[in-house]
Amino acid sequence: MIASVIVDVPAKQIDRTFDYTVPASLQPVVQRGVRVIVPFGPRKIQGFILEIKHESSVKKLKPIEEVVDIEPVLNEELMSLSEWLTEQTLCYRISALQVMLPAAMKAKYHKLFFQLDHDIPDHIQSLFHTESPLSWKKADESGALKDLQELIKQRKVEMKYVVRQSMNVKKKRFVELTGTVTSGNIPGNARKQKQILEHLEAGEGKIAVADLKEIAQTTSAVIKTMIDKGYLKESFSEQYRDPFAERTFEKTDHFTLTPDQKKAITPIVEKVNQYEQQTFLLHGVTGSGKTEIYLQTIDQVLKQDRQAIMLVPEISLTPQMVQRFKGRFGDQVAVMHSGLSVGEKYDEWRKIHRGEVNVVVGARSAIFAPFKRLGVIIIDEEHETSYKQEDSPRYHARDVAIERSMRHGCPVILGSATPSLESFARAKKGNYQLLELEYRMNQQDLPEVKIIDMREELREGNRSMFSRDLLVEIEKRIERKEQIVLFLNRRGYSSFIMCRDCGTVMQCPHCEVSLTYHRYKESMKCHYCGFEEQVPNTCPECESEHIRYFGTGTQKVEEELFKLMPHVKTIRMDVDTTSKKGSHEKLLDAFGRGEADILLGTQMIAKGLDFPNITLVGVLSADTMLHLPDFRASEKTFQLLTQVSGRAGRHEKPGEVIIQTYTPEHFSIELAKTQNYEWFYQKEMMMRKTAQYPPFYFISLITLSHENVNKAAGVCNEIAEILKSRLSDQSIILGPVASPIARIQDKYRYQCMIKYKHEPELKLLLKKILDQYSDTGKDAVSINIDVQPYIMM
DNA sequence: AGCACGCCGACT
DNA sequence: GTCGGCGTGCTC
Repeated sequence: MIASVIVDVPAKQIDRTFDYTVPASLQPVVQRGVRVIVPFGPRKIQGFILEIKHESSVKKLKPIEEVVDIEPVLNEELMSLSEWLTEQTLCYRISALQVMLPAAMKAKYHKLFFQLDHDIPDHIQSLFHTESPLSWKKADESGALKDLQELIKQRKVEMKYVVRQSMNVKKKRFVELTGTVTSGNIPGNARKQKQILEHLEAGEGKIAVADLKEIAQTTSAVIKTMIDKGYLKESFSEQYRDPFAERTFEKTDHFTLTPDQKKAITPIVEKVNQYEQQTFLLHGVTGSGKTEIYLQTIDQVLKQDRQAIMLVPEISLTPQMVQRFKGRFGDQVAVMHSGLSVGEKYDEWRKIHRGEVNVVVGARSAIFAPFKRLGVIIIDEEHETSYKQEDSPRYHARDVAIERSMRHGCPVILGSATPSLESFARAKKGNYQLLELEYRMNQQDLPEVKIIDMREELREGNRSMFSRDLLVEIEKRIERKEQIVLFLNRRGYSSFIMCRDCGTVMQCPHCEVSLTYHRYKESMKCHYCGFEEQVPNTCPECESEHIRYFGTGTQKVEEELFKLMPHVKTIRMDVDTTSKKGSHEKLLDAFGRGEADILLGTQMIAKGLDFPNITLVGVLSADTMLHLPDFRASEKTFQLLTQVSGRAGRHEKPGEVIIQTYTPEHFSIELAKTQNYEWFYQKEMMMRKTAQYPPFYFISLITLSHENVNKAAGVCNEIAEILKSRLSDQSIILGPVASPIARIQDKYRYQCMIKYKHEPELKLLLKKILDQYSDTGKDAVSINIDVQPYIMM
């Protein structure tokens, strides 16, 4: 028996199967989708069995060393989906397989030294005393590698390659009575032991060691003694790490659907019942009740003993969403989002894999949940860019969802108040079925939106980042004890450091970006490579001392706000204050309880957040992202403003929104005022048509990087020439041009964009180009291809 | 990607 | 003369 294996090495030359013989003892368990450990050159690595066969064209085969799984970790559907993913995103097969499993299942590789002989030098011997077997890392740190190498030659030391799973199943320890003694016949001075025995005799069977320690007020030492003496027997049972252990979820029931909602859900349920694929685009303003439609669709799916995947953008939405899902479906729900630890994610995955849950609510990667009977896939906030993975495999969850739904024969629901132009265009064309929710559920009017021209403010002498109107409105809310949300665009854009005399902006020495100022350490940091340096006292160019930071970071807004209104309490939410696990939720909870008047934050507060007392939303600078080199800039701005505005007045109290901008005449800002998606869509479609961008054209992006500018540009030019000669006249090849971020980590970046309508051979051609140019050699230009990029840099 | 094998300069 | 630099090529 022979197994074809894809091994865990993401490299061009290894991106194919390798054949191994299967020892008789392993034959019953090897099958497609099972992980194995195999010898590969001098080392051992993990791999996936792709195929079982009986012949191989290779003569000398090595045997499989070990089988990792009793059951396949990837079922037939996911195995074939990985093939599709490999072709679609031009990634390595191993990457496509790996991305479908939780990070915990990625193998870790170790090199260990084993001592075989006592006659070795003292300093090596002492190393073995501290650690045996001795890890490569430690040996290297102690500078002993050379000596060890010599000892290996003398056969006094041996080196082994070890493959380990990075995460293990969590086990809980239990003890029970063995019956060899009773509490009556142990020595009187063993008070604790007696107490423990009595307790166990009164109860029945096993008890968790942790509980026992609590009850008997004792330590594991006592319990260990009792185990050693044979009074107690220990056992282990597998345990799930439950991230929601301390929380109870109130059981909730269906809401009665409004006529509007009924009209929308009917065609979906129809498709569910018919086991048919159909992609729906559910378009409804914030508060129109999309979630209830999701919940009731899932309910229908569960009634048929089928399963559901629900994708949400990222952690921000999840606490409230999770609550709603757990409330409705109880422990049938697994949750997968970035806030969980690696171990927790692994456990949630195992619940799905074992068929213990039927619903998964999660971020992008949950699209690969190993369900066998999918009944519906839902993507909420479908326009969110976080559904596109930016590193290999560069997949879009929406594409994977549709592909899986075809294999399962089930509908996909894409939901959004501001659909991506691509999706809306497809819906208009009839590729997707458009479902509109026109009314807000509680008949609540949309908040009043006021646009403030900050140029006007400047002309009238207001140089602060708050317009006079905004300040007045903030004061009003404070008086009325209502709450305010202040929104600031992404952190990377803010707080650069500039010399006021010569205008020099502090730049990263390794990347073509300006450094960001971080107040708490008086330092400046690069967001691309992590470079960090103290803010200099004098300008490195002109030695002037007039160095200061510009832009508006959240920290700076907070300070300004404090200067203007020292009596106001603010909670700041940005990457700095929410990096710790659970802090996101904690801050939101605190704000919900009314512990602060103002919530100040970046992008991450734009979603979810639904507190009745928020009556004012301020957008400090609506246009910062309008000027990014990205054809989706207007779309993103409109989506963001619409979404942020939706945060105000979600309940009885009417809400107001103030948008500050330097370009009030821009259509995406004007139209966000009325939240008129349809108009925005028409207008933006016209722009896209003239500029020849999606949805009128598909785009692929090739990026070349190298330390030498000319080399990067040169190769980029070669590739552009190949493309020009091979593609049809209707396709447009832009470039080579320097990437918007011209240099990252000392490597210059050049790119070439392909815009096309119909190029059936393009994937093949790109694959060829990728093969031809992906040399891994020392001085090689590295190449990256994104088949449908979301970020143009 | 690792790792071994192999062929040329500065040290005991 | 050897140690060690990293170029080249292979991994079932």
